[in-house]
Amino acid sequence: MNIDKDLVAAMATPLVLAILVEDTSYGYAILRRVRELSAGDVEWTDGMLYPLLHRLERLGYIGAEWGVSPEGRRRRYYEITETGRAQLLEQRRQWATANRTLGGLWGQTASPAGS
Amino acid sequence: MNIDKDLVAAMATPLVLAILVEDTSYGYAILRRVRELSAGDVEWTDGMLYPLLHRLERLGYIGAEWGVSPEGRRRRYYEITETGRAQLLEQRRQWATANRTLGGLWGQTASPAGS
DNA sequence: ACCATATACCTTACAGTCCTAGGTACCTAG
DNA sequence: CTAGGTACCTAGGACTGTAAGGTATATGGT
Repeated sequence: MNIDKDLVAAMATPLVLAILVEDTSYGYAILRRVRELSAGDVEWTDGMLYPLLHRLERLGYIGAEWGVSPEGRRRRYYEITETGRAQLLEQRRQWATANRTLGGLWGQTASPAGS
Repeated sequence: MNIDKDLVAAMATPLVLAILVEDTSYGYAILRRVRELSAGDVEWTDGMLYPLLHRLERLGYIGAEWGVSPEGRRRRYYEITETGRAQLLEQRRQWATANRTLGGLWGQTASPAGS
């Protein structure tokens, strides 16, 4: 399944923030986590994730720090800030609104027997 | 409440298609219907809707026809096509995937006291 | 020693599109 | 005759996902 560009964009911020609420993480691991969480349905490219992480950092939603993996590779570790937690709750409210609005209409599309 | 730009974009196509499943309609009325459905939470500008309608028409999801209102003003009436109905179902599947993916994480952010 | 693969990060060129701001035109009410 | 609602459209700037490419290190196979 290929998720629409707009929907990918809309998921991006809340998904990253929610993953960082679980635990501090880094770019490459976040990409794996997203694949894992969606059972492969959502595939992000690193070309979209890294600019997003920089943007979230600039907005103060996440904090960043250089570190080193056990194998000796450099990693940029990200953790969520208080502002980021607040933003995540806000995003959640907005998604609820979106689902409520769309939800009222989905029903009328509703599948006739055939599928 | 101000809905995020990305989420507005993600809602746009399914919302328009779902409204046109209800009944044939036209631009200005769609704007009102969206406000109504979201209880004022979602506010679209006509500057984003008309290009969207043209795009959906170009993609074959909707068909258009000029008409006249009872008061004598010209209107462009839109109706959904078979391709559009299929696209709506596809969008619905994608939203379900998005909600499933995010849903697994929301829980760890906070416990929803209300709603 | 050599090469492929995985890990790990970053950037640019291109294309698509949302927002702001403007434009056109008609009708009703004060 | 002015203001506001109805009704449609478009142009320019800004943003961002995609695709593609770049840098660098570690591991495992041959």
